[in-house]
Amino acid sequence: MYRIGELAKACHINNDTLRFYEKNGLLCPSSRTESGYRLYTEGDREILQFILRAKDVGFTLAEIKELLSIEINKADKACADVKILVDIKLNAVEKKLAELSRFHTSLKRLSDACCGSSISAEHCTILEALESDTDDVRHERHHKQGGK
Amino acid sequence: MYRIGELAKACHINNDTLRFYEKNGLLCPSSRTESGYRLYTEGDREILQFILRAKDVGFTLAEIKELLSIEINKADKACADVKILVDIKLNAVEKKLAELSRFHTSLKRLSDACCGSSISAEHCTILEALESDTDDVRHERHHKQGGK
DNA sequence: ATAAACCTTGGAGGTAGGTCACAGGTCAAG
DNA sequence: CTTGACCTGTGACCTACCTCCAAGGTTTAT
Repeated sequence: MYRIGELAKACHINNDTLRFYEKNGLLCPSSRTESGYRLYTEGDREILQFILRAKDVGFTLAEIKELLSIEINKADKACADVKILVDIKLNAVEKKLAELSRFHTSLKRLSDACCGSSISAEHCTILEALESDTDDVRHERHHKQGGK
Repeated sequence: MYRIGELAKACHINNDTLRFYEKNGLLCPSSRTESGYRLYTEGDREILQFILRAKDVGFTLAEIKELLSIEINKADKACADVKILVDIKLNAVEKKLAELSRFHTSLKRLSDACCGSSISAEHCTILEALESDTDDVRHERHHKQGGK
Protein backbone atom coordinates (compact mmCIF):
# COMPACT_ATOMS: atom_id res chain seq x y z
CA MET A 1 0.00 0.00 0.00
CA TYR A 2 1.27 3.43 -0.98
CA ARG A 3 0.30 6.68 0.61
CA ILE A 4 -0.22 9.51 -1.83
CA GLY A 5 3.26 10.94 -1.47
CA GLU A 6 4.89 7.55 -1.95
CA LEU A 7 3.00 6.76 -5.12
CA ALA A 8 3.55 10.24 -6.45
CA LYS A 9 7.28 10.02 -5.83
CA ALA A 10 7.47 6.53 -7.33
CA CYS A 11 5.92 7.82 -10.53
CA HIS A 12 7.60 11.22 -10.55
CA ILE A 13 4.45 13.24 -10.35
CA ASN A 14 2.91 15.68 -7.90
CA ASN A 15 0.61 14.66 -5.03
CA ASP A 16 -1.85 17.18 -6.35
CA THR A 17 -1.89 15.46 -9.70
CA LEU A 18 -3.10 12.29 -8.00
CA ARG A 19 -5.85 14.22 -6.24
CA PHE A 20 -6.71 15.82 -9.55
CA TYR A 21 -6.94 12.42 -11.27
CA GLU A 22 -9.16 11.20 -8.48
CA LYS A 23 -11.44 14.21 -8.72
CA ASN A 24 -11.74 13.56 -12.44
CA GLY A 25 -12.47 9.88 -12.11
CA LEU A 26 -9.27 8.52 -13.59
CA LEU A 27 -7.78 6.90 -10.53
CA CYS A 28 -9.37 6.42 -7.13
CA PRO A 29 -7.30 4.99 -4.26
CA SER A 30 -8.46 1.47 -3.39
CA SER A 31 -8.98 2.47 0.22
CA ARG A 32 -8.40 5.03 2.95
CA THR A 33 -6.99 4.85 6.46
CA GLU A 34 -9.26 5.57 9.42
CA SER A 35 -8.01 9.12 9.42
CA GLY A 36 -8.77 9.57 5.77
CA TYR A 37 -5.35 9.13 4.16
CA ARG A 38 -5.49 7.71 0.64
CA LEU A 39 -4.10 4.19 0.20
CA TYR A 40 -3.06 2.97 -3.22
CA THR A 41 -2.37 -0.64 -4.20
CA GLU A 42 0.07 -2.09 -6.70
CA GLY A 43 -2.87 -2.31 -9.07
CA ASP A 44 -3.54 1.38 -8.65
CA ARG A 45 0.05 1.99 -9.58
CA GLU A 46 -0.38 -0.03 -12.76
CA ILE A 47 -3.34 2.11 -13.68
CA LEU A 48 -1.38 5.26 -12.99
CA GLN A 49 1.47 4.12 -15.18
CA PHE A 50 -0.99 3.35 -17.93
CA ILE A 51 -2.40 6.87 -17.60
CA LEU A 52 1.03 8.45 -17.75
CA ARG A 53 2.10 6.44 -20.78
CA ALA A 54 -1.14 7.16 -22.59
CA LYS A 55 -0.78 10.86 -21.88
CA ASP A 56 2.75 10.79 -23.18
CA VAL A 57 1.70 9.43 -26.56
CA GLY A 58 -0.91 12.08 -27.04
CA PHE A 59 -4.16 10.82 -25.55
CA THR A 60 -6.22 13.32 -23.57
CA LEU A 61 -7.36 12.47 -20.07
CA ALA A 62 -10.90 12.11 -21.42
CA GLU A 63 -9.72 9.52 -23.94
CA ILE A 64 -7.73 7.71 -21.30
CA LYS A 65 -10.79 7.60 -19.09
CA GLU A 66 -12.66 5.95 -21.96
CA LEU A 67 -9.89 3.42 -22.44
CA LEU A 68 -9.89 2.61 -18.75
CA SER A 69 -13.63 2.17 -18.66
CA ILE A 70 -13.56 -0.53 -21.32
CA GLU A 71 -15.00 -3.65 -19.83
CA ILE A 72 -16.02 -6.45 -22.10
CA ASN A 73 -18.69 -8.26 -20.21
CA LYS A 74 -18.49 -11.72 -21.62
CA ALA A 75 -22.22 -12.34 -21.40
CA ASP A 76 -23.12 -8.86 -22.46
CA LYS A 77 -24.92 -7.96 -25.63
CA ALA A 78 -23.26 -4.54 -25.50
CA CYS A 79 -20.00 -6.26 -26.27
CA ALA A 80 -20.34 -5.21 -29.89
CA ASP A 81 -20.59 -1.56 -28.86
CA VAL A 82 -17.44 -1.87 -26.84
CA LYS A 83 -15.67 -3.46 -29.77
CA ILE A 84 -16.54 -0.43 -31.85
CA LEU A 85 -14.95 1.87 -29.28
CA VAL A 86 -11.89 -0.33 -29.06
CA ASP A 87 -11.55 -0.40 -32.82
CA ILE A 88 -11.79 3.37 -32.98
CA LYS A 89 -8.95 3.66 -30.48
CA LEU A 90 -7.04 0.95 -32.32
CA ASN A 91 -7.33 3.07 -35.41
CA ALA A 92 -6.08 6.16 -33.63
CA VAL A 93 -3.12 4.20 -32.31
CA GLU A 94 -2.31 2.89 -35.76
CA LYS A 95 -2.39 6.39 -37.20
CA LYS A 96 -0.09 7.64 -34.45
CA LEU A 97 2.24 4.69 -35.04
CA ALA A 98 2.46 5.47 -38.75
CA GLU A 99 3.24 9.10 -38.06
CA LEU A 100 5.83 8.29 -35.45
CA SER A 101 7.48 5.86 -37.85
CA ARG A 102 7.90 8.66 -40.35
CA PHE A 103 9.37 10.89 -37.67
CA HIS A 104 11.69 8.11 -36.73
CA THR A 105 12.88 7.52 -40.26
CA SER A 106 13.45 11.22 -40.78
CA LEU A 107 15.29 11.79 -37.56
CA LYS A 108 17.42 8.72 -38.14
CA ARG A 109 18.30 9.96 -41.58
CA LEU A 110 19.11 13.35 -40.13
CA SER A 111 21.23 11.83 -37.42
CA ASP A 112 23.09 9.60 -39.85
CA ALA A 113 23.66 12.43 -42.28
CA CYS A 114 25.38 14.41 -39.61
CA CYS A 115 29.00 14.42 -38.53
CA GLY A 116 31.39 12.40 -40.60
CA SER A 117 28.99 9.97 -42.10
CA SER A 118 29.67 8.89 -45.64
CA ILE A 119 26.16 9.96 -46.52
CA SER A 120 27.21 13.61 -46.24
CA ALA A 121 24.64 16.07 -45.08
CA GLU A 122 22.26 16.18 -47.97
CA HIS A 123 19.27 16.46 -45.67
CA CYS A 124 19.80 19.47 -43.55
CA THR A 125 16.49 19.98 -41.85
CA ILE A 126 13.79 17.80 -40.50
CA LEU A 127 11.57 19.02 -43.31
CA GLU A 128 14.00 18.05 -46.01
CA ALA A 129 14.40 14.70 -44.35
CA LEU A 130 10.65 14.27 -44.33
CA GLU A 131 10.53 15.53 -47.88
CA SER A 132 12.65 12.70 -49.19
CA ASP A 133 10.26 10.38 -47.45
CA THR A 134 7.32 11.89 -49.21
CA ASP A 135 6.95 9.65 -52.21
CA ASP A 136 6.52 6.55 -50.11
CA VAL A 137 3.63 7.99 -48.23
CA ARG A 138 2.07 10.75 -50.29
CA HIS A 139 -1.05 8.66 -50.85
CA GLU A 140 -1.27 8.39 -47.06
CA ARG A 141 -1.89 12.07 -46.62
CA HIS A 142 -5.49 12.84 -47.31
CA HIS A 143 -6.71 12.29 -43.80
CA LYS A 144 -8.63 14.48 -41.45
CA GLN A 145 -6.52 16.47 -39.05
CA GLY A 146 -7.16 18.52 -35.97
CA GLY A 147 -8.21 15.57 -33.90
CA LYS A 148 -8.31 15.66 -30.08
CA MET B 1 -0.19 30.82 -52.69
CA TYR B 2 -2.77 30.40 -49.95
CA ARG B 3 -4.41 33.16 -48.01
CA ILE B 4 -4.86 32.47 -44.35
CA GLY B 5 -8.43 31.25 -44.66
CA GLU B 6 -7.57 28.92 -47.53
CA LEU B 7 -4.68 27.28 -45.74
CA ALA B 8 -6.66 27.01 -42.53
CA LYS B 9 -9.56 25.36 -44.30
CA ALA B 10 -7.24 23.01 -46.20
CA CYS B 11 -5.78 21.80 -42.92
CA HIS B 12 -8.98 21.90 -40.90
CA ILE B 13 -7.79 24.43 -38.40
CA ASN B 14 -8.80 27.92 -37.37
CA ASN B 15 -7.42 31.10 -38.94
CA ASP B 16 -6.57 32.25 -35.45
CA THR B 17 -4.49 29.15 -34.88
CA LEU B 18 -2.30 30.13 -37.83
CA ARG B 19 -1.89 33.63 -36.40
CA PHE B 20 -1.10 32.03 -33.07
CA TYR B 21 1.57 29.80 -34.63
CA GLU B 22 3.05 32.83 -36.33
CA LYS B 23 3.14 34.83 -33.12
CA ASN B 24 4.94 31.92 -31.48
CA GLY B 25 7.46 31.48 -34.24
CA LEU B 26 6.30 28.13 -35.54
CA LEU B 27 5.12 29.15 -38.97
CA CYS B 28 5.49 32.51 -40.65
CA PRO B 29 3.85 33.13 -44.03
CA SER B 30 6.45 33.36 -46.79
CA SER B 31 5.13 36.77 -47.85
CA ARG B 32 2.37 39.32 -47.58
CA THR B 33 0.30 41.20 -50.12
CA GLU B 34 0.70 44.99 -50.37
CA SER B 35 -2.27 45.36 -48.12
CA GLY B 36 -0.83 43.07 -45.50
CA TYR B 37 -2.65 39.82 -46.16
CA ARG B 38 -0.63 36.72 -45.27
CA LEU B 39 0.47 34.54 -48.20
CA TYR B 40 1.48 30.93 -47.60
CA THR B 41 3.32 28.70 -50.05
CA GLU B 42 3.09 24.96 -50.61
CA GLY B 43 6.20 24.71 -48.47
CA ASP B 44 4.46 26.54 -45.66
CA ARG B 45 1.68 23.99 -45.90
CA GLU B 46 4.19 21.17 -45.54
CA ILE B 47 5.51 22.77 -42.40
CA LEU B 48 2.01 23.19 -41.05
CA GLN B 49 1.20 19.55 -41.67
CA PHE B 50 4.39 18.57 -39.92
CA ILE B 51 3.35 20.69 -36.95
CA LEU B 52 -0.10 19.15 -36.82
CA ARG B 53 1.21 15.60 -37.05
CA ALA B 54 3.85 16.24 -34.41
CA LYS B 55 1.26 17.71 -32.10
CA ASP B 56 -0.94 14.70 -32.63
CA VAL B 57 1.72 12.29 -31.45
CA GLY B 58 2.33 14.19 -28.28
CA PHE B 59 5.02 16.77 -28.98
CA THR B 60 4.53 20.22 -27.45
CA LEU B 61 4.72 23.30 -29.63
CA ALA B 62 8.04 24.12 -27.98
CA GLU B 63 9.45 20.74 -28.97
CA ILE B 64 8.11 21.10 -32.47
CA LYS B 65 9.76 24.48 -32.73
CA GLU B 66 13.04 22.82 -31.79
CA LEU B 67 12.56 20.12 -34.39
CA LEU B 68 11.80 22.72 -37.05
CA SER B 69 14.84 24.75 -36.16
CA ILE B 70 17.18 21.85 -36.79
CA GLU B 71 19.57 22.85 -39.49
CA ILE B 72 22.66 20.85 -40.03
CA ASN B 73 25.08 23.24 -41.58
CA LYS B 74 27.41 20.99 -43.47
CA ALA B 75 30.45 23.10 -42.78
CA ASP B 76 29.48 23.90 -39.25
CA LYS B 77 31.37 22.78 -36.20
CA ALA B 78 28.11 22.96 -34.23
CA CYS B 79 26.90 20.01 -36.23
CA ALA B 80 27.74 17.72 -33.34
CA ASP B 81 25.52 19.74 -31.04
CA VAL B 82 22.65 19.42 -33.45
CA LYS B 83 23.20 15.70 -33.66
CA ILE B 84 22.82 15.51 -29.90
CA LEU B 85 19.47 17.26 -30.09
CA VAL B 86 18.33 15.04 -32.93
CA ASP B 87 19.36 11.95 -31.02
CA ILE B 88 17.44 13.10 -27.97
CA LYS B 89 14.32 13.52 -30.09
CA LEU B 90 15.02 10.19 -31.76
CA ASN B 91 15.07 8.64 -28.35
CA ALA B 92 11.78 10.23 -27.39
CA VAL B 93 10.22 8.99 -30.61
CA GLU B 94 11.49 5.48 -29.98
CA LYS B 95 10.03 5.49 -26.49
CA LYS B 96 6.69 6.68 -27.81
CA LEU B 97 6.81 4.02 -30.51
CA ALA B 98 7.42 1.29 -27.94
CA GLU B 99 4.54 2.51 -25.81
CA LEU B 100 2.20 2.78 -28.72
CA SER B 101 3.13 -0.73 -29.80
CA ARG B 102 2.06 -2.01 -26.42
CA PHE B 103 -1.21 -0.12 -26.68
CA HIS B 104 -1.70 -1.59 -30.08
CA THR B 105 -1.08 -5.16 -28.97
CA SER B 106 -3.43 -4.73 -26.05
CA LEU B 107 -6.21 -3.13 -27.97
CA LYS B 108 -5.89 -5.72 -30.71
CA ARG B 109 -6.11 -8.48 -28.15
CA LEU B 110 -9.12 -6.79 -26.63
CA SER B 111 -10.78 -6.38 -29.99
CA ASP B 112 -10.09 -9.98 -30.97
CA ALA B 113 -11.30 -11.31 -27.64
CA CYS B 114 -14.61 -9.62 -28.16
CA CYS B 115 -17.67 -10.83 -30.00
CA GLY B 116 -17.61 -14.39 -31.19
CA SER B 117 -13.91 -14.92 -31.37
CA SER B 118 -12.61 -18.35 -30.50
CA ILE B 119 -10.29 -16.72 -28.02
CA SER B 120 -13.25 -16.01 -25.73
CA ALA B 121 -13.11 -12.90 -23.64
CA GLU B 122 -10.42 -13.73 -21.18
CA HIS B 123 -9.09 -10.19 -21.26
CA CYS B 124 -11.92 -7.95 -20.28
CA THR B 125 -10.27 -4.59 -19.75
CA ILE B 126 -7.44 -2.68 -21.26
CA LEU B 127 -5.53 -3.18 -18.05
CA GLU B 128 -5.93 -6.95 -18.07
CA ALA B 129 -4.91 -6.93 -21.70
CA LEU B 130 -1.83 -4.91 -20.79
CA GLU B 131 -1.29 -7.15 -17.82
CA SER B 132 -0.85 -10.25 -19.94
CA ASP B 133 1.68 -8.30 -21.87
CA THR B 134 3.61 -7.44 -18.78
CA ASP B 135 6.21 -10.19 -18.64
CA ASP B 136 7.61 -9.33 -22.04
CA VAL B 137 8.30 -5.78 -21.07
CA ARG B 138 8.57 -5.58 -17.32
CA HIS B 139 12.28 -4.86 -17.52
CA GLU B 140 11.35 -2.00 -19.84
CA ARG B 141 9.56 -0.08 -17.13
CA HIS B 142 12.06 1.67 -14.97
CA HIS B 143 12.16 4.88 -16.99
CA LYS B 144 11.57 8.43 -16.02
CA GLN B 145 8.06 9.64 -16.50
CA GLY B 146 6.26 12.96 -16.33
CA GLY B 147 8.02 14.45 -19.29
CA LYS B 148 6.78 17.65 -21.00
C1' DA C 1 5.39 16.20 23.98
C1' DT C 2 6.64 18.71 20.40
C1' DA C 3 8.69 19.49 15.94
C1' DA C 4 9.03 17.77 11.25
C1' DA C 5 6.99 15.58 7.84
C1' DC C 6 3.32 13.70 6.40
C1' DC C 7 -1.86 13.97 5.22
C1' DT C 8 -6.90 16.31 4.56
C1' DT C 9 -10.33 19.64 1.88
C1' DG C 10 -11.43 23.71 -0.66
C1' DG C 11 -10.38 26.99 -3.64
C1' DA C 12 -7.34 30.12 -6.18
C1' DG C 13 -3.72 30.52 -9.66
C1' DG C 14 -0.84 29.17 -13.64
C1' DT C 15 0.70 27.46 -18.38
C1' DA C 16 -0.23 25.66 -22.95
C1' DG C 17 -2.73 26.03 -26.73
C1' DG C 18 -5.89 27.99 -28.71
C1' DT C 19 -10.60 30.83 -29.72
C1' DC C 20 -13.49 34.82 -29.95
C1' DA C 21 -14.78 39.76 -30.29
C1' DC C 22 -14.05 44.22 -31.93
C1' DA C 23 -13.09 47.95 -34.91
C1' DG C 24 -11.73 48.64 -39.00
C1' DG C 25 -9.25 47.89 -43.93
C1' DT C 26 -9.48 45.13 -48.69
C1' DC C 27 -11.49 43.20 -52.62
C1' DA C 28 -14.57 40.85 -56.10
C1' DA C 29 -19.30 40.77 -57.70
C1' DG C 30 -23.41 42.98 -58.85
C1' DC D 1 -20.40 52.24 -55.12
C1' DT D 2 -22.10 49.28 -51.97
C1' DT D 3 -22.66 44.62 -50.05
C1' DG D 4 -20.55 40.58 -48.26
C1' DA D 5 -16.80 37.79 -47.62
C1' DC D 6 -12.46 38.17 -46.77
C1' DC D 7 -8.40 40.24 -44.14
C1' DT D 8 -5.70 43.20 -40.28
C1' DG D 9 -4.17 43.94 -35.19
C1' DT D 10 -5.02 43.91 -30.25
C1' DG D 11 -6.68 41.96 -26.39
C1' DA D 12 -9.97 39.33 -23.64
C1' DC D 13 -11.51 34.81 -22.86
C1' DC D 14 -11.69 29.60 -22.73
C1' DT D 15 -10.46 24.53 -21.83
C1' DA D 16 -7.26 21.08 -20.31
C1' DC D 17 -4.25 19.94 -17.03
C1' DC D 18 -2.28 20.73 -13.45
C1' DT D 19 0.01 23.39 -9.15
C1' DC D 20 -0.07 26.10 -5.13
C1' DC D 21 -2.01 27.98 -0.84
C1' DA D 22 -4.42 28.07 3.56
C1' DA D 23 -5.96 26.08 7.66
C1' DG D 24 -5.87 22.36 9.96
C1' DG D 25 -5.52 16.99 11.37
C1' DT D 26 -2.10 12.67 11.77
C1' DT D 27 2.28 10.20 12.35
C1' DT D 28 6.93 9.52 13.46
C1' DA D 29 11.35 10.73 15.41
C1' DT D 30 13.64 12.71 19.10
